[in-house]
Amino acid sequence: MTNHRQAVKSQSAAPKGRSERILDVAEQLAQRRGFNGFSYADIAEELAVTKASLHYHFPSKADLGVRLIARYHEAFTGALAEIDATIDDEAAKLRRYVALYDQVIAQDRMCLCGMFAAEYATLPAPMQVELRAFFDANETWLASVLERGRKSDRLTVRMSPNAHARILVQVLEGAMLVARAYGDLDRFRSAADHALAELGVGVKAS
Amino acid sequence: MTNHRQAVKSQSAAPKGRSERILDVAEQLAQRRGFNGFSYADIAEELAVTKASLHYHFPSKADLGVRLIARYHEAFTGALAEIDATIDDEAAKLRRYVALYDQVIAQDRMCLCGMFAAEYATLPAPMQVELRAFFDANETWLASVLERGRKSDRLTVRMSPNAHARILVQVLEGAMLVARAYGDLDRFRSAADHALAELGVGVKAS
DNA sequence: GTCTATAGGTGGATAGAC
DNA sequence: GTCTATCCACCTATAGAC
Repeated sequence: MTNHRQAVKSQSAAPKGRSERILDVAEQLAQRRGFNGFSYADIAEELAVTKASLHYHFPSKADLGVRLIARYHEAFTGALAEIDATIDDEAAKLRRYVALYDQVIAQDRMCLCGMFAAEYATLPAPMQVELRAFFDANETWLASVLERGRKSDRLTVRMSPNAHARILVQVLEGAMLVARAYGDLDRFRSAADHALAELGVGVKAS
Repeated sequence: MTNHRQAVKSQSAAPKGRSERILDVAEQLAQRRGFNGFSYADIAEELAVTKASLHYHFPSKADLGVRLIARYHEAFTGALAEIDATIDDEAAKLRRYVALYDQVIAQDRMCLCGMFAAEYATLPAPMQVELRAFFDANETWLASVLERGRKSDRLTVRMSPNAHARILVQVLEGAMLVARAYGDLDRFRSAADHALAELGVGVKAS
């Protein structure tokens, strides 16, 4: 019951901390313009603060980048846990998984980690490590869903769950990447639907 | 027979012009680091010239970027024409098409246009136009191969050739994107093989 | 065509007052 | 925690000599 997360003076529910606000803005910029496509000045302007105050929260841009990926990863993990907690059917789980990507592109954003993957060679090493951890976690979750779906005969998985999981991530990332250049959400959806159909997952029913 | 492409004084075959050399270096940098991840200084250092001399050939970076995409597009068009001129079988054509991507990632590069697609929102408008033209051309060529393959029963194309062509491009781009973050060529290959298998294209024989 | 020199701007980052 | 002020490296781009 007792919730003293950090502040006594704030009375409203879950008042986001300064750092979270900064991450929110940075995340949006990073997903739309890439890590090399935004600056502290961009964030500062949006939040109406100075660059110096941003450096107080995130001393270097590498720090900011690492936190960005870690938070994105945590949010994704949370969403996957939510799926696991509320859905049993594997086909439905996959539809929900794809819906996570759909929500991202619907906001005219690229997957944060897909974006960073493009810039991989220019990223600080700590960011590269976090980035792979994100993809690893996605592939692991998907592989386990595919495996259970196959055992229960609710999915048609023709290759190894692990290999197919990797392909799924690649398809979804690539679909977002190209769809965004056309500003065409449907390009993403038809690729995603196709990838699901291949596994015996229909668009609507289980 | 007569070949007076530009120079009288050069006796060796096809001596690349200064501009082409610049584009070669810029292309490599762009494919590895992205358009926002390299500078005139990087090119100048590699070619041991000054930045100012680069601006003589490409006044602005937007000019350079447009020429980069246009040349890449032309090279791709040439490769596709070569495929059409030497191969009849549609399955074999698709394998050759995938091999084009394979050669790119084998050099530790991302597809130039896949890379630029990630940075789309930050690109000068003329580059955005050229970028879409590249993808359009790819999709058109693929759609025609798929269509003929279906008519001749050499390919298994379950949806519209156009829709499937788009998906193919997305899969290949996404496969490169993620594979590069792992420095793992096989991640690209298994996704590509999977996409081909779905069309009834085996790994080796026709 | 390539150079030197430099303009004019923006990048990430720090010191120190408040 | 946020500010002002500033540093310095780097960026794209231009002027003008050779």
